[in-house]
Amino acid sequence: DLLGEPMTPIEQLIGKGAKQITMDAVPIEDVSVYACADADMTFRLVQKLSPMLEDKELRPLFQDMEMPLVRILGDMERVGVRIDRPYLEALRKELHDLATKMEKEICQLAGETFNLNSPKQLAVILFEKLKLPVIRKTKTGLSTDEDVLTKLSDKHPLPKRLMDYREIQKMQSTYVEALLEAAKGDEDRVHTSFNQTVAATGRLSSSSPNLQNIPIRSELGRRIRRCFIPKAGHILLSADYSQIDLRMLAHMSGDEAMCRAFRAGEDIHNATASEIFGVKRDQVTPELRRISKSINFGIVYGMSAFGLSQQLGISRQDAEQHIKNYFERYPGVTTWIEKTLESARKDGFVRTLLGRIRYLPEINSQNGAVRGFAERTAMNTPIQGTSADAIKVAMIRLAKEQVEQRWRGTMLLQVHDELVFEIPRDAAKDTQRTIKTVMEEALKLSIPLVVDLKSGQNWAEMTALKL
DNA sequence: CACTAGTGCAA
DNA sequence: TATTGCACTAGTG
Repeated sequence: DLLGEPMTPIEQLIGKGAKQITMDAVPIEDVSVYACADADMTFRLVQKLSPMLEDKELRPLFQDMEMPLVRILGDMERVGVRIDRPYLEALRKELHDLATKMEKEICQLAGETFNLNSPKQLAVILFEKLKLPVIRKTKTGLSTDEDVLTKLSDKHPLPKRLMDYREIQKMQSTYVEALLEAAKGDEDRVHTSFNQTVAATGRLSSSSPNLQNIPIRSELGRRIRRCFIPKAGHILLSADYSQIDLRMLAHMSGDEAMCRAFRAGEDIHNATASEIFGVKRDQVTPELRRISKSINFGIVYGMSAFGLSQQLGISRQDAEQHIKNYFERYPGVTTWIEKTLESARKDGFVRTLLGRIRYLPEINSQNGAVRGFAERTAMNTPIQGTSADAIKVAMIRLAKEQVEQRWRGTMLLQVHDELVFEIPRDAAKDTQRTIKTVMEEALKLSIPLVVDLKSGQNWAEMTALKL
Protein backbone atom coordinates (compact mmCIF):
# COMPACT_ATOMS: atom_id res chain seq x y z
CA ASP A 1 0.00 0.00 0.00
CA LEU A 2 2.36 2.65 -1.26
CA LEU A 3 0.08 5.65 -1.64
CA GLY A 4 -3.00 5.10 0.48
CA GLU A 5 -3.54 5.06 4.18
CA PRO A 6 -0.86 3.36 6.25
CA MET A 7 -1.89 -0.14 7.10
CA THR A 8 -2.81 -1.05 10.65
CA PRO A 9 -0.88 -3.84 12.34
CA ILE A 10 -3.81 -6.20 11.80
CA GLU A 11 -4.02 -5.30 8.13
CA GLN A 12 -0.32 -5.90 7.74
CA LEU A 13 -0.82 -9.32 9.19
CA ILE A 14 -3.98 -10.45 7.52
CA GLY A 15 -4.30 -8.26 4.48
CA LYS A 16 -6.00 -5.11 3.27
CA GLY A 17 -9.76 -5.12 3.68
CA ALA A 18 -9.69 -7.34 6.72
CA LYS A 19 -10.43 -4.38 8.94
CA GLN A 20 -13.94 -3.82 7.67
CA ILE A 21 -14.81 -7.47 7.85
CA THR A 22 -13.56 -8.16 11.31
CA MET A 23 -14.20 -4.82 12.92
CA ASP A 24 -17.72 -4.34 11.64
CA ALA A 25 -18.84 -7.67 12.93
CA VAL A 26 -17.22 -7.42 16.31
CA PRO A 27 -13.90 -6.09 17.47
CA ILE A 28 -11.48 -8.95 17.95
CA GLU A 29 -8.31 -7.49 19.28
CA ASP A 30 -6.82 -10.97 19.33
CA VAL A 31 -6.86 -11.52 15.60
CA SER A 32 -3.23 -10.53 15.37
CA VAL A 33 -2.34 -13.02 18.06
CA TYR A 34 -3.78 -15.85 16.04
CA ALA A 35 -2.78 -14.65 12.63
CA CYS A 36 -0.05 -16.96 11.47
CA ALA A 37 2.68 -16.36 8.97
CA ASP A 38 0.38 -17.42 6.17
CA ALA A 39 -1.40 -14.11 5.85
CA ASP A 40 -3.46 -15.16 2.88
CA MET A 41 -4.87 -18.12 4.73
CA THR A 42 -5.93 -15.99 7.65
CA PHE A 43 -7.54 -13.43 5.41
CA ARG A 44 -9.63 -16.01 3.62
CA LEU A 45 -10.60 -17.54 6.90
CA VAL A 46 -11.75 -14.27 8.40
CA GLN A 47 -13.64 -13.42 5.25
CA LYS A 48 -15.42 -16.72 5.04
CA LEU A 49 -16.02 -17.56 8.67
CA SER A 50 -16.66 -14.11 10.13
CA PRO A 51 -20.44 -14.53 9.76
CA MET A 52 -19.99 -17.04 12.55
CA LEU A 53 -19.52 -14.09 14.88
CA GLU A 54 -23.11 -12.98 14.42
CA ASP A 55 -24.52 -16.26 15.70
CA LYS A 56 -24.27 -16.53 19.44
CA GLU A 57 -23.62 -20.26 19.28
CA LEU A 58 -20.99 -19.94 16.60
CA ARG A 59 -18.88 -17.24 18.19
CA PRO A 60 -16.94 -19.58 20.48
CA LEU A 61 -16.42 -21.89 17.53
CA PHE A 62 -14.84 -19.06 15.61
CA GLN A 63 -12.79 -17.53 18.39
CA ASP A 64 -11.81 -20.58 20.39
CA MET A 65 -11.58 -23.16 17.63
CA GLU A 66 -11.11 -21.83 14.10
CA MET A 67 -8.84 -18.92 14.93
CA PRO A 68 -6.45 -20.89 17.17
CA LEU A 69 -6.42 -23.60 14.52
CA VAL A 70 -5.07 -21.18 11.93
CA ARG A 71 -1.76 -21.06 13.70
CA ILE A 72 -1.60 -24.81 14.23
CA LEU A 73 -2.34 -25.60 10.58
CA GLY A 74 0.18 -23.01 9.44
CA ASP A 75 2.82 -24.70 11.58
CA MET A 76 1.95 -28.13 10.17
CA GLU A 77 2.16 -26.80 6.63
CA ARG A 78 5.53 -25.21 7.20
CA VAL A 79 7.03 -28.29 8.85
CA GLY A 80 5.89 -30.62 6.06
CA VAL A 81 6.34 -34.39 5.87
CA ARG A 82 9.52 -36.17 4.88
CA ILE A 83 9.40 -38.44 1.87
CA ASP A 84 11.91 -41.03 0.69
CA ARG A 85 12.91 -39.61 -2.66
CA PRO A 86 15.29 -42.35 -3.85
CA TYR A 87 12.59 -44.90 -3.07
CA LEU A 88 10.00 -42.93 -5.05
CA GLU A 89 12.42 -42.50 -7.97
CA ALA A 90 12.85 -46.26 -8.14
CA LEU A 91 9.10 -46.77 -7.93
CA ARG A 92 8.58 -44.27 -10.72
CA LYS A 93 10.96 -46.19 -12.99
CA GLU A 94 9.32 -49.51 -12.16
CA LEU A 95 5.80 -48.23 -12.78
CA HIS A 96 6.81 -46.46 -15.97
CA ASP A 97 8.24 -49.66 -17.45
CA LEU A 98 5.24 -51.66 -16.29
CA ALA A 99 2.75 -49.19 -17.74
CA THR A 100 4.55 -49.16 -21.08
CA LYS A 101 4.48 -52.95 -21.25
CA MET A 102 0.79 -53.17 -20.31
CA GLU A 103 -0.10 -50.49 -22.81
CA LYS A 104 1.34 -52.59 -25.64
CA GLU A 105 -0.39 -55.75 -24.46
CA ILE A 106 -3.77 -54.05 -24.16
CA CYS A 107 -3.52 -52.50 -27.60
CA GLN A 108 -2.69 -55.95 -28.98
CA LEU A 109 -5.81 -57.35 -27.32
CA ALA A 110 -7.78 -54.50 -28.84
CA GLY A 111 -6.24 -55.04 -32.27
CA GLU A 112 -5.26 -51.38 -32.61
CA THR A 113 -3.41 -48.66 -30.77
CA PHE A 114 -5.54 -46.19 -28.87
CA ASN A 115 -5.24 -43.86 -25.89
CA LEU A 116 -5.92 -46.03 -22.86
CA ASN A 117 -6.52 -42.97 -20.75
CA SER A 118 -9.44 -41.84 -22.86
CA PRO A 119 -12.78 -43.26 -21.67
CA LYS A 120 -14.25 -42.17 -24.99
CA GLN A 121 -11.74 -44.10 -27.11
CA LEU A 122 -11.99 -47.06 -24.77
CA ALA A 123 -15.77 -47.16 -25.17
CA VAL A 124 -15.36 -47.43 -28.95
CA ILE A 125 -13.07 -50.45 -28.51
CA LEU A 126 -15.22 -52.17 -25.89
CA PHE A 127 -18.71 -51.59 -27.18
CA GLU A 128 -18.30 -51.12 -30.94
CA LYS A 129 -15.28 -53.16 -31.91
CA LEU A 130 -15.54 -55.98 -29.36
CA LYS A 131 -19.33 -55.73 -29.12
CA LEU A 132 -19.33 -56.15 -25.35
CA PRO A 133 -22.66 -55.35 -23.65
CA VAL A 134 -23.29 -51.81 -22.44
CA ILE A 135 -23.72 -51.88 -18.68
CA ARG A 136 -24.41 -48.22 -17.94
CA LYS A 137 -24.42 -44.86 -19.65
CA THR A 138 -22.94 -41.55 -18.56
CA LYS A 139 -24.59 -38.31 -19.57
CA THR A 140 -22.33 -37.99 -22.61
CA GLY A 141 -21.59 -41.58 -23.55
CA LEU A 142 -21.01 -45.14 -22.37
CA SER A 143 -19.56 -45.75 -18.94
CA THR A 144 -16.25 -47.58 -18.61
CA ASP A 145 -15.69 -47.21 -14.89
CA GLU A 146 -14.38 -49.94 -12.60
CA ASP A 147 -17.82 -51.29 -11.82
CA VAL A 148 -18.57 -51.69 -15.54
CA LEU A 149 -15.20 -53.26 -16.32
CA THR A 150 -15.68 -55.78 -13.51
CA LYS A 151 -19.00 -56.86 -15.00
CA LEU A 152 -17.35 -57.27 -18.42
CA SER A 153 -14.33 -59.17 -17.19
CA ASP A 154 -15.78 -62.65 -17.67
CA LYS A 155 -16.54 -61.92 -21.32
CA HIS A 156 -13.15 -60.74 -22.54
CA PRO A 157 -9.61 -60.46 -21.14
CA LEU A 158 -9.28 -56.76 -21.97
CA PRO A 159 -11.40 -55.23 -19.17
CA LYS A 160 -9.36 -56.86 -16.41
CA ARG A 161 -6.09 -55.81 -18.02
CA LEU A 162 -7.38 -52.30 -18.31
CA MET A 163 -8.33 -52.17 -14.63
CA ASP A 164 -4.78 -53.20 -13.76
CA TYR A 165 -3.41 -50.56 -16.11
CA ARG A 166 -5.63 -47.89 -14.60
CA GLU A 167 -4.38 -48.65 -11.12
CA ILE A 168 -0.76 -48.28 -12.23
CA GLN A 169 -1.54 -45.08 -14.12
CA LYS A 170 -3.44 -43.61 -11.17
CA MET A 171 -0.65 -44.34 -8.71
CA GLN A 172 2.03 -43.06 -11.06
CA SER A 173 0.42 -39.77 -12.11
CA THR A 174 -1.53 -38.77 -9.03
CA TYR A 175 0.94 -39.87 -6.39
CA VAL A 176 4.46 -40.89 -7.41
CA GLU A 177 5.06 -38.10 -9.90
CA ALA A 178 3.10 -35.51 -7.96
CA LEU A 179 4.98 -36.18 -4.74
CA LEU A 180 8.37 -36.07 -6.44
CA GLU A 181 7.32 -32.81 -8.04
CA ALA A 182 6.22 -31.45 -4.66
CA ALA A 183 9.58 -32.31 -3.07
CA LYS A 184 11.67 -31.06 -5.93
CA GLY A 185 13.82 -28.48 -4.19
CA ASP A 186 16.72 -29.10 -1.85
CA GLU A 187 14.41 -30.36 0.88
CA ASP A 188 13.01 -33.87 1.15
CA ARG A 189 9.76 -32.71 2.72
CA VAL A 190 6.40 -31.98 1.09
CA HIS A 191 4.19 -29.15 2.28
CA THR A 192 0.45 -29.47 1.81
CA SER A 193 -2.12 -26.74 2.28
CA PHE A 194 -4.78 -27.42 4.89
CA ASN A 195 -7.92 -25.62 3.80
CA GLN A 196 -10.07 -24.46 6.67
CA THR A 197 -12.93 -22.87 4.73
CA VAL A 198 -13.74 -25.38 2.03
CA ALA A 199 -15.73 -28.32 3.39
CA ALA A 200 -19.33 -27.50 4.24
CA THR A 201 -19.35 -29.88 7.20
CA GLY A 202 -16.45 -28.24 9.05
CA ARG A 203 -13.90 -30.80 7.95
CA LEU A 204 -10.50 -29.68 6.77
CA SER A 205 -9.38 -30.37 3.24
CA SER A 206 -5.86 -30.74 1.91
CA SER A 207 -4.43 -29.68 -1.43
CA SER A 208 -1.25 -29.12 -3.44
CA PRO A 209 -0.60 -31.92 -2.78
CA ASN A 210 -3.60 -33.52 -1.16
CA LEU A 211 -2.15 -35.61 1.66
CA GLN A 212 -5.55 -36.76 2.91
CA ASN A 213 -6.04 -39.29 0.10
CA ILE A 214 -2.78 -41.19 0.05
CA PRO A 215 -3.55 -44.80 -1.00
CA ILE A 216 -3.70 -47.58 1.56
CA ARG A 217 -6.14 -50.26 0.37
CA SER A 218 -4.25 -51.97 -2.46
CA GLU A 219 -0.80 -53.51 -2.21
CA LEU A 220 0.57 -51.01 -4.71
CA GLY A 221 -1.14 -48.27 -2.74
CA ARG A 222 0.70 -49.33 0.40
CA ARG A 223 3.96 -49.22 -1.54
CA ILE A 224 3.25 -45.56 -2.22
CA ARG A 225 2.34 -44.86 1.36
CA ARG A 226 5.71 -46.30 2.37
CA CYS A 227 7.46 -43.24 0.96
CA PHE A 228 6.31 -41.13 3.94
CA ILE A 229 9.05 -41.44 6.53
CA PRO A 230 10.21 -39.68 9.73
CA LYS A 231 13.34 -37.58 9.97
CA ALA A 232 16.48 -39.13 11.44
CA GLY A 233 16.14 -40.25 15.04
CA HIS A 234 12.35 -40.06 14.91
CA ILE A 235 9.35 -42.31 14.39
CA LEU A 236 6.00 -41.69 12.77
CA LEU A 237 3.13 -41.98 15.22
CA SER A 238 -0.43 -42.30 13.98
CA ALA A 239 -3.40 -41.82 16.29
CA ASP A 240 -6.81 -42.52 14.85
CA TYR A 241 -10.31 -42.40 16.27
CA SER A 242 -12.01 -45.77 16.14
CA GLN A 243 -15.41 -45.59 14.39
CA ILE A 244 -15.81 -41.93 15.23
CA ASP A 245 -18.77 -41.29 12.93
CA LEU A 246 -20.82 -44.17 14.33
CA ARG A 247 -19.98 -43.10 17.87
CA MET A 248 -21.28 -39.63 17.07
CA LEU A 249 -24.46 -41.20 15.73
CA ALA A 250 -24.78 -43.30 18.87
CA HIS A 251 -24.30 -40.27 21.10
CA MET A 252 -26.64 -37.93 19.25
CA SER A 253 -29.37 -40.50 18.76
CA GLY A 254 -28.96 -41.94 22.22
CA ASP A 255 -29.95 -45.31 20.78
CA GLU A 256 -29.77 -47.83 23.61
CA ALA A 257 -28.48 -50.85 21.73
CA MET A 258 -25.86 -48.89 19.82
CA CYS A 259 -24.64 -47.05 22.93
CA ARG A 260 -24.51 -50.30 24.86
CA ALA A 261 -22.33 -51.88 22.19
CA PHE A 262 -19.86 -49.00 22.29
CA ARG A 263 -19.79 -48.91 26.09
CA ALA A 264 -19.05 -52.63 26.12
CA GLY A 265 -16.17 -52.06 23.74
CA GLU A 266 -17.71 -54.29 21.10
CA ASP A 267 -16.83 -54.40 17.42
CA ILE A 268 -19.73 -52.30 16.16
CA HIS A 269 -20.12 -54.04 12.79
CA ASN A 270 -20.18 -57.37 14.55
CA ALA A 271 -22.74 -56.10 17.03
CA THR A 272 -24.88 -54.71 14.23
CA ALA A 273 -24.75 -58.03 12.38
CA SER A 274 -25.78 -59.83 15.52
CA GLU A 275 -28.73 -57.45 15.94
CA ILE A 276 -30.11 -57.35 12.43
CA PHE A 277 -29.56 -61.02 11.58
CA GLY A 278 -30.65 -62.25 14.98
CA VAL A 279 -27.60 -64.38 15.67
CA LYS A 280 -25.40 -64.55 18.75
CA ARG A 281 -22.36 -62.27 18.88
CA ASP A 282 -19.99 -65.16 18.29
CA GLN A 283 -22.06 -66.56 15.44
CA VAL A 284 -21.47 -63.62 13.09
CA THR A 285 -19.83 -64.77 9.87
CA PRO A 286 -17.46 -62.55 7.87
CA GLU A 287 -20.19 -62.24 5.23
CA LEU A 288 -22.78 -60.99 7.73
CA ARG A 289 -20.25 -58.56 9.17
CA ARG A 290 -19.44 -57.24 5.71
CA ILE A 291 -23.12 -56.56 5.02
CA SER A 292 -23.56 -54.85 8.38
CA LYS A 293 -20.50 -52.69 7.80
CA SER A 294 -22.00 -51.51 4.53
CA ILE A 295 -25.28 -50.70 6.24
CA ASN A 296 -23.55 -48.79 9.02
CA PHE A 297 -21.69 -46.69 6.48
CA GLY A 298 -24.83 -46.33 4.42
CA ILE A 299 -26.81 -44.99 7.36
CA VAL A 300 -24.22 -42.30 7.94
CA TYR A 301 -24.54 -41.27 4.29
CA GLY A 302 -28.32 -41.45 4.06
CA MET A 303 -28.35 -44.46 1.79
CA SER A 304 -31.35 -45.94 -0.02
CA ALA A 305 -32.25 -49.59 -0.52
CA PHE A 306 -31.11 -49.18 -4.11
CA GLY A 307 -27.74 -47.85 -3.02
CA LEU A 308 -27.20 -50.70 -0.60
CA SER A 309 -28.21 -53.30 -3.18
CA GLN A 310 -25.72 -51.84 -5.66
CA GLN A 311 -22.95 -51.73 -3.11
CA LEU A 312 -23.50 -55.31 -1.99
CA GLY A 313 -24.60 -56.82 -5.28
CA ILE A 314 -27.85 -58.07 -3.77
CA SER A 315 -31.51 -57.57 -4.72
CA ARG A 316 -33.34 -54.43 -3.76
CA GLN A 317 -35.82 -56.49 -1.78
CA ASP A 318 -33.07 -58.03 0.33
CA ALA A 319 -31.50 -54.62 0.85
CA GLU A 320 -34.85 -53.23 1.95
CA GLN A 321 -35.25 -56.04 4.44
CA HIS A 322 -31.79 -55.41 5.91
CA ILE A 323 -32.54 -51.72 6.32
CA LYS A 324 -35.91 -52.47 7.88
CA ASN A 325 -34.26 -54.81 10.38
CA TYR A 326 -31.63 -52.17 11.12
CA PHE A 327 -34.18 -49.51 12.01
CA GLU A 328 -36.15 -51.96 14.11
CA ARG A 329 -33.05 -52.91 16.07
CA TYR A 330 -31.81 -49.34 16.42
CA PRO A 331 -35.09 -47.46 16.97
CA GLY A 332 -33.24 -44.52 18.51
CA VAL A 333 -31.47 -43.99 15.18
CA THR A 334 -34.81 -43.99 13.37
CA THR A 335 -36.18 -41.34 15.71
CA TRP A 336 -33.03 -39.24 15.46
CA ILE A 337 -33.18 -39.19 11.67
CA GLU A 338 -36.86 -38.19 11.76
CA LYS A 339 -36.21 -35.44 14.29
CA THR A 340 -33.22 -34.16 12.41
CA LEU A 341 -35.13 -33.98 9.14
CA GLU A 342 -38.08 -32.34 10.86
CA SER A 343 -36.01 -29.56 12.38
CA ALA A 344 -34.11 -29.09 9.12
CA ARG A 345 -37.41 -28.60 7.29
CA LYS A 346 -38.62 -26.12 9.88
CA ASP A 347 -35.37 -24.13 10.37
CA GLY A 348 -33.66 -24.59 7.02
CA PHE A 349 -30.42 -25.66 8.71
CA VAL A 350 -28.80 -28.38 10.82
CA ARG A 351 -26.13 -28.08 13.48
CA THR A 352 -23.27 -30.20 14.80
CA LEU A 353 -22.97 -30.98 18.50
CA LEU A 354 -20.82 -27.88 19.05
CA GLY A 355 -23.30 -25.71 17.14
CA ARG A 356 -21.60 -25.46 13.76
CA ILE A 357 -24.30 -24.65 11.25
CA ARG A 358 -25.04 -25.78 7.71
CA TYR A 359 -27.87 -24.18 5.79
CA LEU A 360 -30.01 -26.43 3.61
CA PRO A 361 -32.14 -24.14 1.46
CA GLU A 362 -33.24 -27.06 -0.71
CA ILE A 363 -34.63 -29.18 2.10
CA ASN A 364 -38.22 -28.30 1.10
CA SER A 365 -37.67 -28.33 -2.67
CA GLN A 366 -40.46 -29.56 -4.90
CA ASN A 367 -37.89 -31.50 -6.90
CA GLY A 368 -37.57 -34.92 -5.32
CA ALA A 369 -33.97 -35.49 -6.34
CA VAL A 370 -32.88 -32.08 -5.08
CA ARG A 371 -34.80 -32.54 -1.85
CA GLY A 372 -33.44 -36.05 -1.38
CA PHE A 373 -29.91 -34.75 -1.64
CA ALA A 374 -30.60 -32.09 0.99
CA GLU A 375 -32.14 -34.73 3.25
CA ARG A 376 -29.05 -36.94 3.08
CA THR A 377 -26.93 -33.89 3.79
CA ALA A 378 -29.13 -33.08 6.77
CA MET A 379 -28.45 -36.49 8.29
CA ASN A 380 -24.78 -36.66 7.38
CA THR A 381 -23.62 -33.18 8.38
CA PRO A 382 -24.28 -33.46 12.14
CA ILE A 383 -22.35 -36.73 12.17
CA GLN A 384 -19.42 -35.85 9.93
CA GLY A 385 -19.30 -32.31 11.29
CA THR A 386 -19.28 -33.36 14.95
CA SER A 387 -16.40 -35.71 14.23
CA ALA A 388 -14.59 -32.76 12.65
CA ASP A 389 -15.33 -30.66 15.74
CA ALA A 390 -13.88 -33.34 17.99
CA ILE A 391 -10.58 -33.72 16.19
CA LYS A 392 -10.18 -29.94 15.98
CA VAL A 393 -10.62 -29.68 19.75
CA ALA A 394 -8.01 -32.40 20.16
CA MET A 395 -5.56 -30.59 17.88
CA ILE A 396 -5.90 -27.34 19.82
CA ARG A 397 -5.47 -29.03 23.20
CA LEU A 398 -2.51 -30.99 21.91
CA ALA A 399 -0.87 -27.82 20.66
CA LYS A 400 -1.38 -26.28 24.08
CA GLU A 401 -0.06 -29.34 25.89
CA GLN A 402 2.96 -29.26 23.64
CA VAL A 403 3.75 -25.70 24.63
CA GLU A 404 3.44 -26.82 28.24
CA GLN A 405 5.92 -29.59 27.43
CA ARG A 406 3.54 -32.46 28.13
CA TRP A 407 4.82 -34.15 25.00
CA ARG A 408 7.64 -33.79 22.49
CA GLY A 409 7.45 -34.04 18.74
CA THR A 410 5.55 -32.42 15.90
CA MET A 411 2.03 -32.75 14.55
CA LEU A 412 2.37 -33.31 10.79
CA LEU A 413 -0.98 -34.27 9.30
CA GLN A 414 -4.69 -34.48 9.96
CA VAL A 415 -6.68 -37.01 7.93
CA HIS A 416 -10.24 -36.47 9.25
CA ASP A 417 -10.12 -39.07 12.02
CA GLU A 418 -6.35 -39.46 12.27
CA LEU A 419 -3.42 -37.35 13.42
CA VAL A 420 0.11 -38.16 12.30
CA PHE A 421 3.11 -37.08 14.37
CA GLU A 422 6.89 -37.14 14.06
CA ILE A 423 8.27 -38.06 17.48
CA PRO A 424 11.87 -38.24 18.76
CA ARG A 425 12.68 -41.88 19.49
CA ASP A 426 13.46 -41.19 23.12
CA ALA A 427 10.21 -39.30 23.73
CA ALA A 428 7.84 -41.99 22.53
CA LYS A 429 6.46 -43.34 25.77
CA ASP A 430 5.04 -40.27 27.55
CA THR A 431 4.04 -38.71 24.29
CA GLN A 432 1.85 -41.64 23.30
CA ARG A 433 -0.06 -41.52 26.55
CA THR A 434 -0.68 -37.79 26.32
CA ILE A 435 -1.83 -37.88 22.71
CA LYS A 436 -4.21 -40.77 23.28
CA THR A 437 -5.72 -39.22 26.39
CA VAL A 438 -6.14 -35.75 24.94
CA MET A 439 -7.80 -37.10 21.80
CA GLU A 440 -10.14 -39.40 23.71
CA GLU A 441 -11.17 -36.58 26.04
CA ALA A 442 -11.75 -34.04 23.29
CA LEU A 443 -15.50 -34.29 23.78
CA LYS A 444 -17.34 -35.68 26.77
CA LEU A 445 -20.02 -37.91 25.30
CA SER A 446 -22.43 -40.54 26.56
CA ILE A 447 -20.20 -43.16 24.99
CA PRO A 448 -16.39 -43.32 25.00
CA LEU A 449 -14.19 -42.08 22.19
CA VAL A 450 -11.43 -44.58 21.53
CA VAL A 451 -8.10 -43.77 19.89
CA ASP A 452 -5.79 -46.41 18.44
CA LEU A 453 -2.08 -45.70 18.25
CA LYS A 454 0.40 -47.09 15.77
CA SER A 455 4.04 -46.28 15.09
CA GLY A 456 6.66 -47.17 12.54
CA GLN A 457 9.43 -46.12 10.20
CA ASN A 458 7.00 -45.30 7.40
CA TRP A 459 3.29 -44.50 7.03
CA ALA A 460 2.43 -47.91 5.57
CA GLU A 461 4.04 -50.29 8.00
CA MET A 462 2.90 -49.34 11.45
CA THR A 463 2.69 -51.49 14.54
CA ALA A 464 -0.14 -51.15 17.01
CA LEU A 465 0.98 -49.71 20.35
CA LYS A 466 -0.27 -50.93 23.69
CA LEU A 467 -0.19 -48.69 26.69
C1' DC B 1 -5.34 -21.24 -20.65
C1' DA B 2 -10.06 -22.20 -18.65
C1' DC B 3 -13.43 -25.21 -18.39
C1' DT B 4 -16.23 -29.83 -18.18
C1' DA B 5 -16.59 -34.86 -17.94
C1' DG B 6 -15.16 -39.22 -16.41
C1' DT B 7 -12.61 -41.60 -13.30
C1' DG B 8 -10.64 -42.92 -8.78
C1' DC B 9 -8.00 -42.04 -4.29
C1' DA B 10 -9.01 -41.09 0.96
C1' DA B 11 -12.03 -40.62 5.49
C1' DT C 1 -30.71 -43.61 -6.18
C1' DA C 2 -24.54 -43.37 -0.25
C1' DT C 3 -21.42 -38.08 2.58
C1' DT C 4 -17.11 -34.95 2.34
C1' DG C 5 -13.12 -33.73 -0.39
C1' DC C 6 -8.76 -33.25 -4.51
C1' DA C 7 -6.62 -34.29 -8.75
C1' DC C 8 -5.48 -36.79 -12.74
C1' DT C 9 -6.24 -37.16 -18.24
C1' DA C 10 -8.94 -36.25 -22.34
C1' DG C 11 -11.41 -33.25 -24.82
C1' DT C 12 -13.38 -28.64 -26.14
C1' DG C 13 -13.32 -23.77 -27.00
